[in-house]
Amino acid sequence: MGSGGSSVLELAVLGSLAESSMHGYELRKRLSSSLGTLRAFSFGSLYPSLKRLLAAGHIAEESPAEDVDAVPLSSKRSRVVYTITATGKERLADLLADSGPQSWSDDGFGIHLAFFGRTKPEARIRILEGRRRRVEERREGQRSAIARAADRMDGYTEQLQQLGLEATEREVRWLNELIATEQQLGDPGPATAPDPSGAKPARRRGGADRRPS
Amino acid sequence: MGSGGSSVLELAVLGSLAESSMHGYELRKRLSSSLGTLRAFSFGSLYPSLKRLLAAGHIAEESPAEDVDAVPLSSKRSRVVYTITATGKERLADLLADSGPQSWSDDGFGIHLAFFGRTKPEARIRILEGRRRRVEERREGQRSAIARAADRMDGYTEQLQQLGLEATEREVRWLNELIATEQQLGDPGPATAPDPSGAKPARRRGGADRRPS
DNA sequence: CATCCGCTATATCGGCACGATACATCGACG
DNA sequence: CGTCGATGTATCGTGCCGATATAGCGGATG
Repeated sequence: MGSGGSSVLELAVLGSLAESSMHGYELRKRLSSSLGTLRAFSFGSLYPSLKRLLAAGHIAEESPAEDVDAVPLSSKRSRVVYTITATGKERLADLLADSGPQSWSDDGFGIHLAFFGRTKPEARIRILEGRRRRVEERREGQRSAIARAADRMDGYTEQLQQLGLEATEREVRWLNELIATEQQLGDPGPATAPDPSGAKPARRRGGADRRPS
Repeated sequence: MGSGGSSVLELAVLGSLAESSMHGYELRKRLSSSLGTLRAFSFGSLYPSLKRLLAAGHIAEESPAEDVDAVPLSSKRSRVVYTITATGKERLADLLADSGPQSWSDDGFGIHLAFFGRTKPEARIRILEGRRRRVEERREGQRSAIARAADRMDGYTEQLQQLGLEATEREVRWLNELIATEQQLGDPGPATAPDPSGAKPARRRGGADRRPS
């Protein structure tokens, strides 16, 4: 439904540029460190994505000699600073509210989570529940795979399967707590003021299966 | 070094066909279930891979009306049965012994593990240690990412990072046990008979970060 | 008994992410 | 003063993935 976007990169780039304008290289650093070891984001995918966003008018190149002319520093190396546009912000809002399949994927969910600060509480819950559903499906698949192949499977592989299953189970538990917290925050009772004050969920520990590298 | 192969699929296909000849559709089922929820392996990648292996002479198409002519059953639907060739078996041996980077990757490691039964003990240890090194690097990256970004990071993302870190730590522990077991099996003492009897490591429980779906 | 649904089975196409690589400029180090 | 390692932008080929097309077949449903 919504706009027929595609890549996870789009959300990551738009979300990052919404916080502050920057050039490609720094963007990559932010995405690789701030968003964690979550995803590599090579230039081979970043620059094409920037081009696409540029063509769509969601971002714009910012000419040098800007507000901060106080620092001419050395020389201006050929660096292109990207800024999000008005339509880009609309697009970002759409992407943030989108709880479609791509928001449940391993990569997509991580990105969505990183921008939960900008996401409306209702969308948060939709995304979290979608993710939980997805992970639960995976869990069932793993369980049946282990039960089904317990005999004809290599002992090594079975251990690996078991490992993955437990990681999945931990993620489900984590999501459950997260959803519960979010719902408490969202409705402290029927027909009551929303109260969007402090939204940080209580810090806890758990286990999940991110896919870095 | 070795032969300049590429995809993980090659090993998966060759390894599966070494156990028994079969056609594409069944191959996919095996890879999706027997190898677990580990990897999807769509036809869009399977058939091209089969073509490549066919062109390289590593597999061959088996004409119908074979040994089991006792079951003409219904009709013969257009099905192509693939069989591994002599050169294919050599190639498989190379791939199994290869402890290069692709055997440390999330996907590649799972495949290698699935065929550990066919893998020589020395190669097993090399692969396991390579994988451990890789996962340890990931762990360090996650730790520093959490330490570095503890403040400027979203609380949600930090939790997710924490989750991933714990999963990684569990995988390291698991690998450590696996390696220890393997080494015990490999050399019960210097200059002693190998004793390749029961190779199954003791069944235990742990957690890891496979990346299905 | 006809039709429709879903499984088996093979195959291709477009999109796109990734790793490698190619350029440039700069700062620092010996 | 030369070279090494960052910074920085950009492209190319390889190859995977999801969707899609086609088609025979078996059972269910009306």
